[in-house]
Amino acid sequence: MLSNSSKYAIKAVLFLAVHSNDKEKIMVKDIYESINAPQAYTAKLLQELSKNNIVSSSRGPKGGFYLSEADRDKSLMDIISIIDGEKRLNSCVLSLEKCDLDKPCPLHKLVYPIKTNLINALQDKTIKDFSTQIEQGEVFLPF
Amino acid sequence: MLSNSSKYAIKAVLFLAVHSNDKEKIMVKDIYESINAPQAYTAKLLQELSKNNIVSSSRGPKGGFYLSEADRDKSLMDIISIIDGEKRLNSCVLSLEKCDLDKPCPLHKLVYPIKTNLINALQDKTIKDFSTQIEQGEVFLPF
DNA sequence: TCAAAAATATGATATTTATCATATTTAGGA
DNA sequence: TCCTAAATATGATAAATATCATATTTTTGA
Repeated sequence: MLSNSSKYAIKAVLFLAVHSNDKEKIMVKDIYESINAPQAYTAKLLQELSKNNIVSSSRGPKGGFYLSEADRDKSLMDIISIIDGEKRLNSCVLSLEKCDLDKPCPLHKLVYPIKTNLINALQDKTIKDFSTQIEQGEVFLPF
Repeated sequence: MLSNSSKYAIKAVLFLAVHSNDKEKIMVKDIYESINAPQAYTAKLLQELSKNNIVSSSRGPKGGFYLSEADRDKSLMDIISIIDGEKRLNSCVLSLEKCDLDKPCPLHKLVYPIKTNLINALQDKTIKDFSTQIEQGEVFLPF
């Protein structure tokens, strides 16, 4: 459904949502250990997220990654789009170029509504929403 | 969402559903051309499906692949399970071992119902159902 | 009973995705 | 200003998927 990369990226962002802010930055070392992801891979993903303004970062001593207030308004779909690309979730289940309501592939009617549902769900909730849920003990982090 | 292999496999099966029966077998050559898939790859997938009783086959001249009546009661989920494995659609979105209602990961509540919905949809409809829809012009084949 | 036509079995190659390694740049503090 | 701690940039390696190639087996029909 999601690539490994997206999964790690989401975990990293949610971890930052709970544990970081403008004042408390976190270095990759602490991040990859907490989300059980490989070191260098995590670094690369965070750099990509940073370049695309999903997370914030600062270099040098006392530097690290963190989420600004603005970052917290992003959605999971923003992360997935950057890491996996729009199309992964968005295109025809059978990868047909020409598949729409006019000329639906055999799976279209069945799958399209569900996929739309999923994409909307991933788009609607913000990172802030998730950290609230985590803080209230409705859902759990330890990855 | 689905692997390339599953997509080809589904296309091949639906093609057979419409164009084959006990009396009219179709050889890989005609199948891969019709579904726009690579030759040897298609052959390999059909062999796998055949070994798992999703499609039927017979060797030698006049041989080929076809769907028996029994084959037509299979679901898309049967195909996907064999080609991609149960887990691809069935496990936690973030690939966590321990993620359930008791200790849901942050995406669980959001994604689980949708995923269940998808799996059910893929399980409920039979190949026969799809060929009916195709024959009635509700959905379209040319892949 | 033999030749040819088909699937089957097996293994090799290529591409993509995941992972690792390291040199470079930036920023903080002594 | 210089050392050190961090991210950044870049590229190499490994593993998984996708793709290709071919020898073997089975079956039909002459």
